[in-house]
Amino acid sequence: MRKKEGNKETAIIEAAVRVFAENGYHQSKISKIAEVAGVATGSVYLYYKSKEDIVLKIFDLVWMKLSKELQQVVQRTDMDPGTKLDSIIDILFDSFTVNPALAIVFVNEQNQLLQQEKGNVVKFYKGFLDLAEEILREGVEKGIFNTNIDIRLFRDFVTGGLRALLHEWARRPEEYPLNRIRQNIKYIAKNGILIHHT
Amino acid sequence: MRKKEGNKETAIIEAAVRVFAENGYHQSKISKIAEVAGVATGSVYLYYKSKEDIVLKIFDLVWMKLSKELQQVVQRTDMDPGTKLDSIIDILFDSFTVNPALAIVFVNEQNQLLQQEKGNVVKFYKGFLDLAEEILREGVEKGIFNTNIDIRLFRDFVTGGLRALLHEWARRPEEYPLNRIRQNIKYIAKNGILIHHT
DNA sequence: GTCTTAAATGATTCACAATTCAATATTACC
DNA sequence: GGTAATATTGAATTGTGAATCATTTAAGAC
Repeated sequence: MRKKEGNKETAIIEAAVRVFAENGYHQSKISKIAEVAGVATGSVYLYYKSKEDIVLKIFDLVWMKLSKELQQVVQRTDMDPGTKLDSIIDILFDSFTVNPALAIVFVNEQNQLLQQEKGNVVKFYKGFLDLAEEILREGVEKGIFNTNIDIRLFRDFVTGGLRALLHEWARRPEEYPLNRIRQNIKYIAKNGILIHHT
Repeated sequence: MRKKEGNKETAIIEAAVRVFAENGYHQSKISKIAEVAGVATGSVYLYYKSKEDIVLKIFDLVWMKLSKELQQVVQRTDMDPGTKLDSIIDILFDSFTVNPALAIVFVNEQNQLLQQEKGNVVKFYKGFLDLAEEILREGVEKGIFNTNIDIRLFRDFVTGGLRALLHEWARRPEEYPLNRIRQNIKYIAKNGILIHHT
């Protein structure tokens, strides 16, 4: 019997990330993914049952890793909510630092998948939102966060801002140093743009 | 000779907005748009030369209106930068209040169009970003806005947050009253979540 | 009422790319 | 080095839905 050589399963996923990032899901052809992966078109179907299956796999991998790390942060009792907020931002950026193309796919295709309720994306995303909400609620209870602000709304706003910056960074990683982005987001989310005279 | 009856050109655009909002651009069939517009499939092609032509027309209409209104705000000399920031937010939300479906299409499909550089979307969007940047710069110069914050970054962050909230609102207009959203965004962008003891 | 001309129709055509599968190559084991 | 079992290939198939166009409908002119 013959053994599978190399790791085509992984090669295909990595190729797909690159191709999806460059052209978007719908404009990406399986034949192109196969070419980039160094594999015949038909071989893609030995590992994945459809094109959709590939994106879903990509999102599963990303979210699996993210949710595990995020879980650990929320549960810590030695961190104040402000620091937890910072940690979430760090986790997100760290996850994508090694692979900007993955960030682009993540940001660009997630809405489609959420809308179509395909795979586990909805479940994972809701989990993430709940977790963020929990941290914010904790901050309000401890009297650190502003009670005038609607928690859900703040959460959605910051999440949206994060996505946008992740995207910008991923498109031109050299131009926007990641550390500057992190620092700024953390500051803006907490203090806004106005100068506060204390 | 026969005259065009009703206004099928508009009916098709409006149908397309509804169908795109519900299913996303790629999942939307011309035949469905035609059905919703109360028109035969072939008739769509009397008014638009392709499916893509329809989305581009939708974005042209939206951006044309937006950019005109936004221009007027920036040019005013009787408004401080903080108020101008508020006005931008108002203009965006007001534009979509009457038509949540349009907001959904706007938020969901814009990235695709930007990436493919189709139509005028890139031009309009860049114009919008420049304009926002101008206001922020003005605020910094006048000593109202925080100099520690990277202007571009703040602009992208807030833009992303706005998009996210616009989307959330459009999906369930009853649940999130628009006025609450506006108030909160304005406050958050300026003050962040932390309580500031003055 | 008939004629001319443009508008409208929707079944048919066509293009594209996802998926399949018969043929071929590779490996392990004897 | 022969054979069985499995992996790989890429040309052929297939499904889908965008776009076309021969035909029908109807408005306005006379």
